[in-house]
Amino acid sequence: MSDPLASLSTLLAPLFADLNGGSPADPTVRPSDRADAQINGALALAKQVGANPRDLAQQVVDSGLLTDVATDLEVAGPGFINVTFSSSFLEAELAVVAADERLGVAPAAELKTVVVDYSAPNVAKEMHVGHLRSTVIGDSLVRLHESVGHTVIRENHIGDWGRPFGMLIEHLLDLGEDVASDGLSQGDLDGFYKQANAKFNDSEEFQERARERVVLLQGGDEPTLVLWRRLVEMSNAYFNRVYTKLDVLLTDDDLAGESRYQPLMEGVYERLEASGLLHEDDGAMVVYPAGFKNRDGDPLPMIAKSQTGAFMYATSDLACVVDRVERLGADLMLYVIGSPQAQHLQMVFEVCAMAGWLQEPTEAVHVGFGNVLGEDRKMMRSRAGDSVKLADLLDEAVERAEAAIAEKNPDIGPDDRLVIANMVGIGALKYFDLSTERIKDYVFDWDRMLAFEGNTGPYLQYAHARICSIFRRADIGRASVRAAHIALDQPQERALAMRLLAYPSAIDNTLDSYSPHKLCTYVYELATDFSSFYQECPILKSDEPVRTSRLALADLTARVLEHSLGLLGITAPEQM
RNA sequence: GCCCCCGUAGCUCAGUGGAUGAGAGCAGCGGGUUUCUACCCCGUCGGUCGCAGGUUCGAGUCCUGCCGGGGGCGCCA
Repeated sequence: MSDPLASLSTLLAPLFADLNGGSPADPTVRPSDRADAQINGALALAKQVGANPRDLAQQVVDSGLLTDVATDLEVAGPGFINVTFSSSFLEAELAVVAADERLGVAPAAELKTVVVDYSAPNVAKEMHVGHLRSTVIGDSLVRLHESVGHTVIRENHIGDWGRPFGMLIEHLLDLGEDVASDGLSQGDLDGFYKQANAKFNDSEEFQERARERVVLLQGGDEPTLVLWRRLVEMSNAYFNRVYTKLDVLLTDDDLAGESRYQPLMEGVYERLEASGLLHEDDGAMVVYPAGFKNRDGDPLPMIAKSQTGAFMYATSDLACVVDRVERLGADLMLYVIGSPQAQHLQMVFEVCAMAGWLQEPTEAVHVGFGNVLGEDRKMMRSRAGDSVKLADLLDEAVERAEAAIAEKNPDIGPDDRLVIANMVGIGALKYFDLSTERIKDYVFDWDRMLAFEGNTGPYLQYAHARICSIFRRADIGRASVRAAHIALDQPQERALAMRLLAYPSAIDNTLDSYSPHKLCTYVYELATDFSSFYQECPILKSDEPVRTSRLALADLTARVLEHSLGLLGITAPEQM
């Protein structure tokens, strides 16, 4: 463990247990504005054992446990202990991190199989900003969980089944495959869907064909399935282009569409039946998940089978949970889906729990998120009033980044500029989405997103590029300073070192709440700490050994920046 | 009608039950530095943390009730 706060906690744990009569007590070590750290545990402990908190705190100070790590210990206020770390202690911790490829990030205590359900676009429908959120948050959670050693299974639950496919397939036939293929692969999914929908609304003949086609599809009619597959393939090709541009990990191997769970529903339904949970209600077969009520105060049903005998999407989601738990061996399932689905998912999870399919310690979590709003604080719309195409958003982000780079760093040639513009534009967009608490709505704003100041992607990337620039200018290899001793003499060096050492804790906090914005806040603080250091502590102009020490500190900072941005799915360019 | 989520500076947002200093960025005003890339530093302006209770040694943070905004509540997915 390299985080000094965590080290402190570990160091104090036995003493706190002693003071608590043998049972464990949390020393509660926290960051402090008044010192390097503060120990708050004496207050809670005093209450528990009926002692004076200041006396307890004094006992902790007098124990001598901290003499090697702290130069100053002070009991303050009602019983806080302010800790100032010794530079030698911090320098030693830093040396451990610098020598560690993982930068101090230890594998999780308990390694799990984690299934992450995210992105989930609909076949033959455009991806919009909601998919951006799911895709970007999910991608980051995948990377974060992998980084601490979990086995992660990505599942892209695309909407590739259901009633709309009757009309979509008929429209495909009307257009002819080649024409349809052109349109869809060009990314005109909205046009295709809207045309089909318009025909469905206008023509009874078309409606009839669509209905018959649904029956054929669900009956497994091979010629129909061929057409359906074409539709799915064309859409997937388009989705993949968006994923490539977005620089996320999803591939065809991760597809787990709704169609996959269709054959499993009968079996799940039978198991529901056998469990005795099914009830007949108004002709439908339902389960009443515990704790849910409808508008009349009666139990709220989750419909497993409709009056007409069709399985519902809730049934499909049950099958999905069962598949993930029983076939994939999931210990943890993350559903990165918008917050309007909260109640639906809670009901599905509750039914799974009642049926015994979802039992401790296996866990299903709805990782919900809010909307992207326009300047008018309403759901973001295009000028025409439609939802905004994700693909257009990505293109605009890159264009704007390219223009900014051309203006601010004209030395970069057009080819490099485009590559960097992709990193900066897409990174800015992702960071903007990830950097606020996911459950809240956020207001979309190009200028704030691409600003070089403040809590933005470009600012963080710039801090990284700047460090690379120092090494380029001095013609020194980054790795060559990696084993050098880092001396912490200036306050800015200390602050930066403390921040670097807190990296593993930042990742833990992020994982605990499935909240990438906590990592964003950390990276931003790291970048600001570096900027202060950069401002106050000349690197190349310093004499040895300070020069090499500062180069090593800068190098380590760049490594943590690159690594942490990587966990957010953002690339750190070497120049920009 | 019931349920869920949100409410912190003019704006956009952080804030792990801890300190009669609640922070950042932007915007505004006034300075400094303008050197290794666009940064950064200092000062200033700005807050009844939606309201009212409660729990606690201690509440922006936990609980209850209100107010405001958004969303969800049977055969679409």
